[in-house]
Order: sequence, then structure tokens, then C-alpha cells
Amino acid sequence: MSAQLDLIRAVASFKPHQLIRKPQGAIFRIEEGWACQYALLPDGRRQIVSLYLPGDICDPRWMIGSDPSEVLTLTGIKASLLSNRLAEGDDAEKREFWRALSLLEKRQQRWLLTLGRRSASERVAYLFLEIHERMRRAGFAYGQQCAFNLTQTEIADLTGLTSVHVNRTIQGMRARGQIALEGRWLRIPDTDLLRQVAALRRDDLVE
Amino acid sequence: MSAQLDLIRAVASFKPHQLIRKPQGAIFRIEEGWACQYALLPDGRRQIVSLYLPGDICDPRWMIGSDPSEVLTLTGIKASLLSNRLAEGDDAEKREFWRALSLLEKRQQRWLLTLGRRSASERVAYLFLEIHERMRRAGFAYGQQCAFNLTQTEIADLTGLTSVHVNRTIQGMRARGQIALEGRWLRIPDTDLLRQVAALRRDDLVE
DNA sequence: CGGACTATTGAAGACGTTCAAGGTATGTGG
DNA sequence: CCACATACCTTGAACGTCTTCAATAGTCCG
Repeated sequence: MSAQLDLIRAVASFKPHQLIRKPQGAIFRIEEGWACQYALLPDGRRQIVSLYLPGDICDPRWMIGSDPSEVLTLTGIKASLLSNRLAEGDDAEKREFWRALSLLEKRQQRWLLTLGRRSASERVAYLFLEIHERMRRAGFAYGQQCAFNLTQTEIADLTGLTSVHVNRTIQGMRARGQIALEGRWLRIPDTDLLRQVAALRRDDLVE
Repeated sequence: MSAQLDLIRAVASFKPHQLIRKPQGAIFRIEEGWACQYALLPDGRRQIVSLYLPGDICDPRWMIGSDPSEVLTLTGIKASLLSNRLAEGDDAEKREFWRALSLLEKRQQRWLLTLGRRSASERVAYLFLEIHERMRRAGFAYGQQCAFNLTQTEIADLTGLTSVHVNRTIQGMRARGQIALEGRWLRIPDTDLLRQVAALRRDDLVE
């Protein structure tokens, strides 16, 4: 493959609330928008099991032979397709891929702790910190703030709570000045404070 | 490497309730005994984030560059060391390793659903089904029964409950004939019944 | 303007926790 | 063999967190 072709990049875009099946032999990196994967119980209870933000590879498990599961867009999405270059041995992208898989793993492990042992406000605080940090690393945070594209129902499905309780929890946190959440915008006035709310140690990483 | 040397296998053994740090450049497969990994909150709340049974590779994440985290033995352990053969390109073991990583991933995803959305008895039922199935696949189940090496406190730390509530939950399940749990031995009289208790669909896999 | 989704609020109650105590089993040392 | 320690299991009572159900209000968008 010539250097020329390296500059050409296959792009896909999707509407909000669309189920994406994995294209044969391809893998996405999200350039714009948010997406997730979820699991259901027979009676309809839903748990979001992974959240994908801009810059994320989606789904990194694709490589290790798991049968690829569907991805649900939460917003409109612009994504680029990476697989050809991976198959052809692009080392930089291979490294990016391994990093993504390793991060996803670590993130999942942290969420097991969060869902198993954190209270409602601890969970919500943790989620906000994680999202801000991931957006920041991807270059989509502006100081204390970043875009925030989740409804309270989606927050509930991430944190294992009901949307009613998420609502009350958020109101409490707003009242205490721990977060500012208006429209599709999140601001964390005091990270250390919010980290305390989330029951994080000083040296605990959130991502 | 000669076929001779393939028969030679490094072995390690550990006492119960021992913290194992990962040996440099090595990886364990458990031959006998149970182990786990856990995470803590600052105030001491504990969540077990992975459970390792006989036959399991421990920890499969070691390969993908995550900084290796400690493993806690729950019982006495006999383990074999695999890494040299992996590094030397033993294809069968490479395949085994990828399969282990992929299974671990899937398992973690299912536990996110369990911790986020299942009730106490659903969680406990799910845990028992998963353990029985994993023991069965590893050749350590005898019909409806298998060894069971967890205290109620450890079940609590796996399921995100308190040991008191685990106790009451198990008693209820015993009274309803959904499980038999005596000493270090588990028996599942009716798998379909227990699967219903765990809120599993007919075609949902537990492992 | 109408329709659909999202946020908010109240009241009641279920589920799981907390605290505290007692009981059982197992192993150890005298 | 008994005394004691330790770990694990069991039970009760009170309480708190979170859910459920239901209704209202706000927002977005064609």
C-alpha cells in the first residue's frame, strides 16, 4: 500500500438510536458521537455494558474472536474504518488497538467494583468523572467541561439504577455544587470534591 | 524444543488466602483449587472482579499489557507455568490463551448485567449456574454436583451483597428446593428451574 | 400544533443493609 | 481429651436506600 492510500480513509456515519452490526472484516473508530453496547434480561431490564466516546475503537473485542455484538448509537456518529490497515500490518494502529483492548478491560473491571459496591451518588459521580477524563484525553474537554450526551434513562442503564432515582441523585449533587449538568453539557467545578463523592482514593485512576 | 521437554512442566503450589504476585514473564494455569482477583474502596468495601477455577488461565490479561494485578488464593492451589512455551510459539497454547481471554471478556460483560440489574436471588442463582458450568467444562462436575469452595462472605463479595443477605437468600433457595449446598459441595437438582430463578432465557449461555 | 421523548415530583413500599448476638464447626495446644 | 481460639453460619429487629407507580411539566422537532 502506498503512502498515498494511507491518507484515504473509509468513513461511515450513522443516525442516533441505530443498531450497528459489525461489517465483515472491519472495525470502527468513532470520530464524532457516542455509542454503547447493552445486555437485556427477559423482562426488559437493560444494562449498558460499554460506552464508546469519540476516539474509541469500537468494538476492540472484535479481534480476539468473540462473536461481535451489536453497537447502539446514542447520538449521530461519524466513524472511520480501520481493519484493512490493521490486517496489512500498520504497527501504529496495532499498538492503538492493543491499548484500546487493555483500557476496555481495565474499565470493565472498575465498573464491576462500581456496580457491586458503590451507592447511587458514588456511581453517578464516578460516571461523570470517567466521562470527563475520557473526553479530556481524546481532546474533547474544555477545562472543567465537556459535552455530555446521555439522558437520565441512559445514565440509569449505565449505573444499574432507575431513571427516577438518577434524577433525584443528580438534583442532590447539583444542589451541593458537586456537578453542573445543563442540556448536553457537563461541568465539574471541583474534581477533588467529586472524586471524594465517588469514593476514590487520591491515587485511583478513573481511566 | 523437543517433544521430551514438552512433558516437563513447571509447577507451583500455594496455600489458602495467599496473595500471589505475577512472576516475571510467566503465567499460571490452575490445576487444582480456586482463586480470585478483587478491588477495594477506601472504606474497605470489597468486590471480587474475577474468579478462577481449575483449568483457568490466570490472569489472561497479563498478555495484553495491562499491569498485572495480584491474585488471591481462596483454597490451596496447584498451578502450572505456561509462559515459556507461549513465548516459544506453542500454537495449541496460544489458542488456549486467546480462548481464555475471550471467555473472560464475555464473562465480565455478563457480570456487569448481573451486578447492575439482577436481584439478590437472581445473582446467587446465576453464580451457582456459572460455577457449575465452568466446573463441568473443566471436567470437575459429577452430574448435578460439583465442589464449591466459597464462603458466604466470598459469595457476597462476588455478588455485591452482604454476607447476611446472602445467607438469607441461600436459605430461601434451599427451602424452595432450587439448590442444595452442603459443606463444600453444590448440587443443582433442576437446572432449568435454577436458570429461571436467575432470569436467564432458554438460550442464554452462562459461560 | 401535536406527538414523543425527557425531566420532575410525590407517596408507598420492597429489598437489602446494619448492628448485634448467638450458634456451630474445626483445628490447636496444653 | 478438653479448653480455647478462630472462622463461618444463622437469627432478629430496625432502618435506609432505592424502586415502583402514577401523574405533571418541560422540551424538541416535524
